[in-house]
Amino acid sequence: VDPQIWRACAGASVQIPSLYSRVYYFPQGHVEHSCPSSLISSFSTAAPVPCVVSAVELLADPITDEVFAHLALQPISPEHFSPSNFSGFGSDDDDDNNSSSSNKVVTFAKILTPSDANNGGGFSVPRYCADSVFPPLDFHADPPVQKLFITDIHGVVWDFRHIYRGTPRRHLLTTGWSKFVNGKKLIAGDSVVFMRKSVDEMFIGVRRAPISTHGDEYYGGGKKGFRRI
Amino acid sequence: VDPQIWRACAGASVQIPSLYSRVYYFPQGHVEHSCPSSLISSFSTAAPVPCVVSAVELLADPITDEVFAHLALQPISPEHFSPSNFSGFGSDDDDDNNSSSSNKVVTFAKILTPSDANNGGGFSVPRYCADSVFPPLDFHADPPVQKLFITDIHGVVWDFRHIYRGTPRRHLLTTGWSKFVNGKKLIAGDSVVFMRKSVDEMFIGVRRAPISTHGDEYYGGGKKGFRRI
DNA sequence: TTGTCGGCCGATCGCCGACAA
DNA sequence: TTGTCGGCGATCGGCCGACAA
Repeated sequence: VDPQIWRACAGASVQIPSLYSRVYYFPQGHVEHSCPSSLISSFSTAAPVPCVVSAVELLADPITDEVFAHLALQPISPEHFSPSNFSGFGSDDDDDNNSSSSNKVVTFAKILTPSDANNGGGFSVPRYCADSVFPPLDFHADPPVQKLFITDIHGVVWDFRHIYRGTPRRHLLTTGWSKFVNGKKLIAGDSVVFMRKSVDEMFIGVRRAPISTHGDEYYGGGKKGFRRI
Repeated sequence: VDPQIWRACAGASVQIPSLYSRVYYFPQGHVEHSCPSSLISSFSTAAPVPCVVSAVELLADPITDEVFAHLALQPISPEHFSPSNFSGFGSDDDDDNNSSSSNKVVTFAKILTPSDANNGGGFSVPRYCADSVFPPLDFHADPPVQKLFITDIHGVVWDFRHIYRGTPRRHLLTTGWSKFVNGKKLIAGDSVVFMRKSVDEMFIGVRRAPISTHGDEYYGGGKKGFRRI
């Protein structure tokens, strides 16, 4: 998986230690994962183990498209564990709603409304997304319309009809959108991430909504485009 | 799973050793399963181990509905291994196209034609199946029609509309059939098994076609109702 | 007896502008 | 600017008898 695409799908809040950086391994974390009831075991008081990151794999679940990372850790002796090189994270200077700068992945994320996910198969494209990450339309045409071929994290290409119509005018994805929603099993509250890596390379990713209380409030009363954690 | 239903789904050619019968365990079989390349290892010449069947579980795959059995084997010393009780199989005196006898499961299996699996959502019910396993229709009605509620191996109930119509007359399953085909992901060449256990208890099972060379010939040039192996 | 086909009717899908938040 | 709604036209699913193997 392309590291730039992986990071854009994961979002700015996800930080992965860089290769050969030094980290602490907490056995307690593993124990919690495998058996929540063993929290009060002898392991929970075990000391953290100094390690060096010996391998980093950026991966994506083949079913859900959710991104995750495999980290291999090599224990090292504490005396070599200087804080100087402690936990160096990869470059984290990108943002979800990022304006374009040279040679960077332009990204836009939107939380799906019920209309995006349920209704007649369309997607309301926020103006900023259409302007900054979609290729420009020919506004002399009536209506302005184009086909978008967008690659997901597995390399599968999805095609969408992008049209600018209605009164007042707005950007929409029509044909192809509902196939994507069904294929990825998206529901209101999930997010979709559009990325443009170069002038003719577009990518699309998904983020599942946290704690899925399907049927309850979908995406909170906060400001538009920002997910409540 | 009801043993009678399990056996009807598996078919007459499947034989399961009965509980506490004596069998030989061939380690070679396990090795082939886990690693085909190790056929020429020291295990392949290991002697078969005399065992007694200490547990039998008749199960069905929750996804594919395919039936399978779990057998627990207890090794025993060879001197106790008399051939008198060797490999006693369960009663195997039923057949797919069985005529009714008292207190038995009446069974009928049919290989799906392309029309059954692909076309307008209908299923051609062979005359013998309608007569012997389906409840009788009221032939005074025009057309004769009834609802069938049939249970699959997981206990899920499917309902079908059974109608006798057309010129010449024939038995058909219409409403409900395509939902079943899609739900079980059946294709032409797969089989469906209808069973009647008592006057108001019907069951339905599926058998997947062997080696799935989808798109090639579906169910061979043999006589109708017999699958080529 | 039963597998396949074309017809046809109704349900659903999905594109559309109107409106309002 | 954009989320939701009702409309409506096109597509598809699925029930039907005709016909032939």
